Amino acid sequence: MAKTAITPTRADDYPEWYQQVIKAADLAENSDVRGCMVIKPWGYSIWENIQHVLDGMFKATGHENAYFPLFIPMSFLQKEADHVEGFAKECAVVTHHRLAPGPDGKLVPASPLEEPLIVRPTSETIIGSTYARWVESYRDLPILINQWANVVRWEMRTRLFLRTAEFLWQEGHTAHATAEEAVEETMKMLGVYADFAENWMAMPVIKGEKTAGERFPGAVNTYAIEGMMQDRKALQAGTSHFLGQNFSKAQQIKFQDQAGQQQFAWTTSWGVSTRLVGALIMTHSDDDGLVLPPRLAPKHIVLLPIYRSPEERAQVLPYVESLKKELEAQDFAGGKVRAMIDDRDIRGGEKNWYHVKRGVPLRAEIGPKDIAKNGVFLARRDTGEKAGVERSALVATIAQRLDEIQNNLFQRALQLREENTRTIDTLDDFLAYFTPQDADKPEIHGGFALCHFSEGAELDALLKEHKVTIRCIPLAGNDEAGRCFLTGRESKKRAVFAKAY
RNA sequence: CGGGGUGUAGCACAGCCUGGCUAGUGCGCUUGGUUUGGGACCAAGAGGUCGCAGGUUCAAAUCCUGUCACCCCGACCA
Repeated sequence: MAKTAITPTRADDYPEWYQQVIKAADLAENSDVRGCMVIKPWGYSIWENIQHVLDGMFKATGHENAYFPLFIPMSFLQKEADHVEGFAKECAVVTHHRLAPGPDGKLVPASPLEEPLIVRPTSETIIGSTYARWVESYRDLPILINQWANVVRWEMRTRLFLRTAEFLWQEGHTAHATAEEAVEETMKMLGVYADFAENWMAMPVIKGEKTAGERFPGAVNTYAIEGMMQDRKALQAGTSHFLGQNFSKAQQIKFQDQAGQQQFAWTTSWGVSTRLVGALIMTHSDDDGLVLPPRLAPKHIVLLPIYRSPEERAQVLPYVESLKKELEAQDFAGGKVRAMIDDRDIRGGEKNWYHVKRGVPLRAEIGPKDIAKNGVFLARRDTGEKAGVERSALVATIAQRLDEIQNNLFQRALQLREENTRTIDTLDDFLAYFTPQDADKPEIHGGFALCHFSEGAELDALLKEHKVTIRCIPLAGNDEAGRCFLTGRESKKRAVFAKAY
């Protein structure tokens, strides 16, 4: 049996494997604050790449960045009934504005605030109230703004990247003069997310609409992209909401239209978070650790000089340094190739595994033997393939090689999803699909089930019992009517059912 | 908020039931040597108010009381 860098393997214990990959790749760790993570340089660098690319896509679709306060007056949250209900249970609340020594000398909060502030769990209310001041005429619309920020949701149970009390994200908030325009914006940004997921993260996603039960608190419609992780569970990777006039009415975003009538604006909001890093890990990584799609990898290739003596070092290092410069002059994915040299004084095997676990797409070992042949010994992270490559050929083909890895990762993920997606029309099949063989230690089972359905108490009870959720109603290829697999009631569209994160 | 568990070196743990000398083991770290193209070996070192507070005792990591923190299982969730 081949030794794997990560213990346990995915098949043995997927959740534990996930934690170990993060640890081995040095992406993040738990902090001294309950539920909050420290994102370490390698992990943050991936987030920076995500930010950079998405930011470009937002700008290209006409959006600008701005920044709104971290604190929201408690009364703001209260203005939209569903919104309050959705978020009130998980808010961090600021009630005081200074500390003072207590009777026993320990610091205690002093000077209560007149109105408590909540730390934003999302910014619809504070941004909406700002827009209300900005908008008077139809000429002030649309407002197309995005903010990169942190938000806090006091969750009961947390997991690195997937669900933390504080997380980083972007939230787009737009206001429009007509419903049609706002709906178009909602769908456009859903498209941007799907494009990013598939072409940059190499993660195939299903675009769909959320059912009423899964809708964002206060939204008219919520759309999402859903990906399948390697344990066949679903992960929501991005959401786009059509908010109708719910928030504009609550926050009084009013404008005078061309006919001189007062109208409420139509708003949208959309976001993705550091959860994408979790999605990336669970989509591609293997039992030797992280596997990164080249387009988002902090480094595309690591050069590993090999030598035994100072004399060999003097020969190898200049060779490696000049190769690094040549590689970095090559174009890839709208930028340059990102190369690094690891010349640390540690053993070759250990150093190699270090980069395997961190998911660097390509590793090149370069020693005196390679230099004699004017080449490198190249290893591919996704397939494990290794071969000698001539130096100039490597430089000439580096971008193409990275593209191949990018495509391979996407195809591999797509194949997994297709192999584990089923059309299901009967309750028996549904139960068989979602019931593990071993209830005590559930094996990886199930996947996506495409089913006709009818929302209601019966379905809710069944889903709750089996820990299955309705992920979304796919937008594409979903036009054939049928009957609910549970109740037999008529159903216009199928939904994706799956166990989920 | 219910049920269970754990706090001992940077990390993972043993020791506690049955109190006893300068509190151990592995990994990691430092130094020296032998090694080196897929996770080396030998040797010598550094590193701990045993979560915190109080109590019992000649003597507490160990027993008692209180307290805090964290983890796991549920309900909640991007």
